[in-house]
Amino acid sequence: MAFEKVDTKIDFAAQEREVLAFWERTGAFDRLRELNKGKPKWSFLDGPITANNPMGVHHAWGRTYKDIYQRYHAALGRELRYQNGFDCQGLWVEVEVEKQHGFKNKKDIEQYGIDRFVEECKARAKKFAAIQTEQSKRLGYWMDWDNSYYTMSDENNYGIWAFLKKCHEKGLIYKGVDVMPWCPRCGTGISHMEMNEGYREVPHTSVFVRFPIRERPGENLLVWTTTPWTLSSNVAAAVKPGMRYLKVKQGDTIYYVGKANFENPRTQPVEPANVSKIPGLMSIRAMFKNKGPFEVIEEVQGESLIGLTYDGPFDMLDGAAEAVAAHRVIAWNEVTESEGTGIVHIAPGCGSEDYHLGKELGLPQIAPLLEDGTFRPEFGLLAGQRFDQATEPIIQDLKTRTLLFAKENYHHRYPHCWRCRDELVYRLVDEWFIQMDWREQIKESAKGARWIPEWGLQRELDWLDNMGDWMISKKRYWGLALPIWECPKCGHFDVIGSHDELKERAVSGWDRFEGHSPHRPWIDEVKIRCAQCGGDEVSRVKEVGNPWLDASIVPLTTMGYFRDRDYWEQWFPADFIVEALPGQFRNWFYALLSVSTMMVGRSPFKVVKGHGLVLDDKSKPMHKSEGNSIDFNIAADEIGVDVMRWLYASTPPERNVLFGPKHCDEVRRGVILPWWNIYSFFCNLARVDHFNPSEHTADPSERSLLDRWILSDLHRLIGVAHEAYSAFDVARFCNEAHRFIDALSTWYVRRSRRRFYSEGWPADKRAAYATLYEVLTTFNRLTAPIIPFMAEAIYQNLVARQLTDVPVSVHHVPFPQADLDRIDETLSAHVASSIRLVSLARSARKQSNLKVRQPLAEWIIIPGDDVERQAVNLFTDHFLDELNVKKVTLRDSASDLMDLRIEANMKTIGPKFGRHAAEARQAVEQLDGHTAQQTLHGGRPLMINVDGKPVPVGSEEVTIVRSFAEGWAGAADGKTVVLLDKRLTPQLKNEGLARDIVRNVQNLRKEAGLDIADRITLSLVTESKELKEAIDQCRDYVAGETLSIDIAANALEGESARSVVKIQGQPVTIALMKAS
RNA sequence: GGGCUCAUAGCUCAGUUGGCAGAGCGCGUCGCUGAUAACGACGAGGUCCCAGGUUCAAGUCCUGGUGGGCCCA
Repeated sequence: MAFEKVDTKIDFAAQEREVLAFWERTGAFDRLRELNKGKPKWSFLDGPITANNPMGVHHAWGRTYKDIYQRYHAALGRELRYQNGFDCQGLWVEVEVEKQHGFKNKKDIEQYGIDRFVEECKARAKKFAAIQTEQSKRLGYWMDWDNSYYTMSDENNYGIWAFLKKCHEKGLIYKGVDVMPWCPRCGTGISHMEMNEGYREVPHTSVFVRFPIRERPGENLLVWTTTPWTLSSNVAAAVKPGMRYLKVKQGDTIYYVGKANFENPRTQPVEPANVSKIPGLMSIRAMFKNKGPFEVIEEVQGESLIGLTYDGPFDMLDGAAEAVAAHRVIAWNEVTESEGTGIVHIAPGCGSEDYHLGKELGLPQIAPLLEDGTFRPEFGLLAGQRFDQATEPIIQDLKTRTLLFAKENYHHRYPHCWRCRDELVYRLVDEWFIQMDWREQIKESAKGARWIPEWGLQRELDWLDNMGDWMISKKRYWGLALPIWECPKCGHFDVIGSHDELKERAVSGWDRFEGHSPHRPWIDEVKIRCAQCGGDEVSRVKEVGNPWLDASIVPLTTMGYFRDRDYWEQWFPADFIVEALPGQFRNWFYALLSVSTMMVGRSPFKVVKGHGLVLDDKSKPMHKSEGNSIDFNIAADEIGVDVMRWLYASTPPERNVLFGPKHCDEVRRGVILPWWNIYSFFCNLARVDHFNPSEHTADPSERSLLDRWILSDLHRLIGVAHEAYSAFDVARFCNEAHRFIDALSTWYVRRSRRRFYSEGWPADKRAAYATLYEVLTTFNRLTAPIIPFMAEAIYQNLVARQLTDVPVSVHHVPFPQADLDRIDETLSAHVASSIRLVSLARSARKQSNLKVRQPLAEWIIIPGDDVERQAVNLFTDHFLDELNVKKVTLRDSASDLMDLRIEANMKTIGPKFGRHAAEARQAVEQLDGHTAQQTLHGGRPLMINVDGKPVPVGSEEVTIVRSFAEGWAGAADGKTVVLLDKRLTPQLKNEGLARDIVRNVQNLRKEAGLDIADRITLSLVTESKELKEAIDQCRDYVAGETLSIDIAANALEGESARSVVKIQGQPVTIALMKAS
C-alpha cells in the first residue's frame, strides 16, 4: 500500500487521540500482554496516586517514567503485572467532602452521620480514580486499568491488620501521650511533617506580662508570649544561667528583663521583602520609655533568679489550680538573648518544648483546650471560647489586673493546617504508636536495594536513625480502622489480625457489621471480650490509621501474599519503584521498608528511583491551592502528550523540571518537529516514488559513505539506548537521541537530499532510500517508550501499511539490538571532521559577507591532523556543494596568504616559568610569527629571554594566531586553517546572480501552488545589463533548476503568477505559467 | 541550633587534574530554501555571591561571611 501523505502542519494532539482510538480498536495493550505471557517476569510496583482530584501536569512526570520503563521491559520480552494503584483513605478526602457540604467541624460530620459521610468519601475516591484512569490513558500510560488496586479495599485493610498484629505480638504497639500540633477544625493531630507544609506569615497579638515574685514584693518577672491563650496554663518561668539580667525600676515597680533583650532593636521576623510593608517593633527599652521615666538599678546573673516563686497570671481559674504551687523560676539553656524578654513563659500542656522540659522537671501539665480548640469549662471566664477568640478577653483581664505591661502586633510564620488552613495549636493528646527500635533491621533492608540517585540510601538511613516512633492514629472517620480493642475497665488492649479472628472474638455486633467494609462506623459495632479481665463490652478505639500504612502494605496485598503465596513469590520483591523524591524517604519508602521488613524480613523493591518536582516556569512548586497547577487535560490538548513526556524524560531526574509554555515549545521545536520533518520528508517522497521496502534494498557495497556513517551512528545509539533504559537513566538516552536527530537532519538528510530526487531506481537512490528507511524505523522503535503516540503513527505508515506479517503495533516490535559490526568509529571521526571543516568555512564566509549562493573559485584547507586530511579526500564532492566553491585544495601551509602572531600557551608556560610566567608570556608574544613558525616547523625551539637568561620554548608552549591576506577570507581553529578566495570573476558573479534568480523563481512557483514536478514557461523582464547577461550566460542552469521549458525576456500572455524582486539591488519582474 | 547542598550570561544550566569563562533558550544581524508553522551562521551580553588566603596563575583549592534549597532537631 502506498505511504500516506504526511502533513507537516500536523496537529499532534488530534493525532494522539487517533492513536488512542487505534489502540482501543485493535486491543493493542491486551495483545502485548499475550505476546509476553509466560516470559521472564519484570515486576514493577506502583506507588498509589491519591484519588482525590483530577491530575495536574505535575502528576504526569512519575507516570511517564513508570510507563517508559514498563514499555522498555515489555519490548525486551518480559511479562509484567501492569497494576496501577489508587490511594483512597485519609484526611485529604474527608476535607474535600466536608467542603462540599460546608461542614465546619467534626460535630457537623457526626450530625450528618458517619455512615453517610464515609460512603461519600468512598464514592469520591472511586469517582476520581475513574477520572484519573481516563487521564492516564490520555497520557498513553499502558496499565491493566480494570485491575487497579485501591488502598481502601478489604484485602488491603485486613493486610494492615495482620501487620499491626505482628507488631503487637512483638510488643511494639503502645498508646502514648504527647503535646503535638493539633488542628481544631479537623479535630486531629498533625504530624511534624505535615506541619512543615502549612507555615504562613500572619499577625498575632503578642503580650508582655509581669509575673509578681512572691518572695520580693514589688519585683516582677517580665515575660513575653505570642500566644496569650497559653498564659492560662502557665506553670513556670525559665531563665538562662550565665545570662545577664537587668533590674529596671519604673515608678514603684521593679522588672527583671534580659540585659541584651532590653537593648536589642527588635524586627518583625518575616520575609525581608515584607518588612517594609508592616509597622516595626519597639525595643523593650523604648516600651519603658513610652510608659514614663525609668532607671536601671542593678544587673544580676540568671542564676540569682532560679528557684524564686511567683504568682501566675490566671491562678484564680479552677483549671489552673494545679499550677499555683508549682510556679517557680527554672533554668533552661534554650532561652535566647535575641527574642522576647529573656524570661520564658513555660506551659507544658501547650507547647512541645515546654512539655519535654516539664516532663524532665516533673512539672504539672495543664491542658486547657478541648478537641475543637475551645477552653474547657473549668477555665472560668475563658470557658467555651476558642483559643484565638480568647486573646482580647485575656488582654482586657490582664489589663484590669495591671499585669499587662505591653502588647503589640507581631507578624511571624505560624503553622496552619495543611488541608483546611486553620491555625494549629499544641495540645496534649493520646495517640497510638509503633515503637521503632527495630530500625537496624529496616536499615539492612534499605541497604539491600539499589538507590537512584545513590545518596538516596544515605538519606533514608539518616531518616531511619533519627525517626521517632511511628504515630499511626488519627482521630478521624475515613480511613483504616485501627484494629485495636481497648478494655474500658482494665485498660488492656488487643490487636486483631484478620477478619476471621475478629469474627471469632466477637461477642456482639457482628450481625450489624457483616457485609460492610472494615470502616467506621460499621466496624465499631463489633465488641469483643477482654482477654485480661473478661469484660465483654470491649470496643474498638475510635481512631483511624495513618494513610502511609495503607500504601505500604501493597507489596504484600496486591501481589497476593495473603491469598496466593506462589504467585506472590513470583513477583516479590518488585524490580523497580519510582516516585517523586521530596518526602518519600520519610513517607512511602520508609513505610514500605518497615512493613516488608516486619512481615518478610527484606526490602520489597530491588531498585528505587526518585525524581524531583514539577515547578511552574517561575520555579515555584505547583499546588492546586496556589493556582499555578496546570490541568492535565488542558495541557495534553494544547501541547500534546508526546511533548510533555519528552520534557519529563529528558530532564535529569534529580533536578526539578520547570513546566511552562516556553519549555514545552523548546522540546517541540528542538526534538519533536525536526524528527517529524525528517519522517515527512522521507514519506512524502517515498509515496511519489512508490518506494517498496522489500523491493528497493541495497547491498552494503552499494551504500555511500554517509549511509554507512549514519547507520554506524544508529547502531551506536542502540547500544546507548539499552545502557540508559536498563540503568533507568532515560534522560541520557534523550540527550543522545536529540544529538542523533540533529546529525540526521542537518547532515545526513541535507547532504543526501539530491539522491532521492533522481529518476528511476539507480543503485545510489536505492541505497539512500533503504538507509533512511532503516534509520527511521529503527530510531522510531528506540523512542517508542518515550513518545508512544508519534512512534505509533510513524510505524503505521512506514511499516504496518507496507509490509505483511508485521506486528499490529510498534509496541509489539522487539527492541532493536545493536550490531557492533556496523559501528565504524573511524568513519564517524571523518564525518565529525568534515562537519567541523565545513562550519569553519561557513564562518569565514559569514565574516566576509559572502553568502553561500555566490560561487567562489577556491577553498584552501590546511588540515589540523590526518583525520581531517582524509576527510577532505573522502568528502570533496560534499565540500564543493556545501560551500558552493569550484575547487577544494589541500595544503600543508599558506604563509603567503596569512600573517602569524605567537601567543603563549599558559598551561605549559605557567608551570615551566613559575613566577616569571608573565614575563615569559610577554617575550613570546613579541616574537615574529612567520620566523617563529619556520623555526618550529624546522623542529627547533624558540629562544626567549626571561629573568635575563635565554630559555628555549617548544611548539607545545605556544599557539599560532592567524590573520588573512587581502582577497582571502579565512578562519582557523587550533591547527586547522581554511581560506576562501574572495575574488569574483565575471563568470562567478553571473552564476551568483543566476542562483539568486533561481531562488526567487522557486519561491514564486511555490506561491503559485505548483507541484514539484510541474513544468513552466518563465519570463524574466529587467532593465539591468548585469542581470540580462547573467540570464543569458546561465540560461540552461536556470531553466533546468526551475523546470522551465522556455525563458522569455518579455511579458507572458496568460501568466499565472508574477512578482517584482530586487536581485543584488537590481529589479527584475518574474512571471510564470504552467506549461501545457 | 546541627548536617548536606547550591550560588557562573536576561532564563535554564555545563565548566575535568587550578592555565585567556561555555552550551541551549531568548535577543540582534545575516544567510539558506520544495523537510519550510522549519533550518544554519555570526554577534552582543559576565564583578563567576562577598571578603580574605594559598599560587607565577583561582569560577575551580583553603578560611570566614551572605543568600537560596533540602534534611534533622
